[in-house]
Amino acid sequence: MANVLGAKIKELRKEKALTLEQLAEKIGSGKSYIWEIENKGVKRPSAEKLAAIAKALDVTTDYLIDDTQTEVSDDLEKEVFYRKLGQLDKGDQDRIMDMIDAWSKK
Amino acid sequence: MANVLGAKIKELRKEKALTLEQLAEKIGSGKSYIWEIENKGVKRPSAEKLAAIAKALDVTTDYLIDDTQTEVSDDLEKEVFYRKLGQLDKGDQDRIMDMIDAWSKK
DNA sequence: ACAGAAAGTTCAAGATAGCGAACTTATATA
DNA sequence: TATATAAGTTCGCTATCTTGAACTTTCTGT
Repeated sequence: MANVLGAKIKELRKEKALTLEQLAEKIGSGKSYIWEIENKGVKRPSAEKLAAIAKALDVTTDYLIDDTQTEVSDDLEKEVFYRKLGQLDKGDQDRIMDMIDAWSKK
Repeated sequence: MANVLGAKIKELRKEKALTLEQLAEKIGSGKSYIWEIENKGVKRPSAEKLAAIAKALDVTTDYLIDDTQTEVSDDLEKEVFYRKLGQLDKGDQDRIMDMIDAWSKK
């Protein structure tokens, strides 16, 4: 019973204290589906769903898929960080970068 | 512009001068499937397949999935961001993260 | 121009994803 | 304890994935 993907999702969901229904709502799916991924194990979940789950749980899709990677590393956190920054509009991105520059000179 | 995913894959495949069959072989699928993704557009390809394709084409799965992202992000930019971020103490890093979270909601 | 090979295209069919709705089990509150 | 509400579980059904094999088009060398 090697459902690494399901175990990861369940662990991350619990960490964030989300119910099946709450996570399902965030990603636009039924809670039954989340349950099946976590417990029964879905063989080939769609990239769309998995990407949505990854986003909701603050990890990358590639992290979820890779069975050899079982811990959220520093690099992964930065990756997620960077991805989120990229989703902001240019003005906000600049403001963030300015802030980082300012704070790093203390 | 309907099939962004397919366009990205086709472009990356051509860049690397791979035939349908060569890419298919790399990821363990039929060439017909690659063709359908590129041209006909598969609505919800599996994360497994897409991750394999991403790996073969040297991009992330998340990049392939995200329709708003149409350029492969520059490693140098990422490098600079990581370095600057790393200079902040944990508290400041969290503060930046909260800000990004807040601003990405709209 | 022609033959043969390589690349690309089509499609039928079996397998799986993912949903809704009903159901069971846990938790809280009185 | 009893009841209500939330959380988790089961399952049938349709849409979609993904394949293999046959087919068509484009290339390559002579």
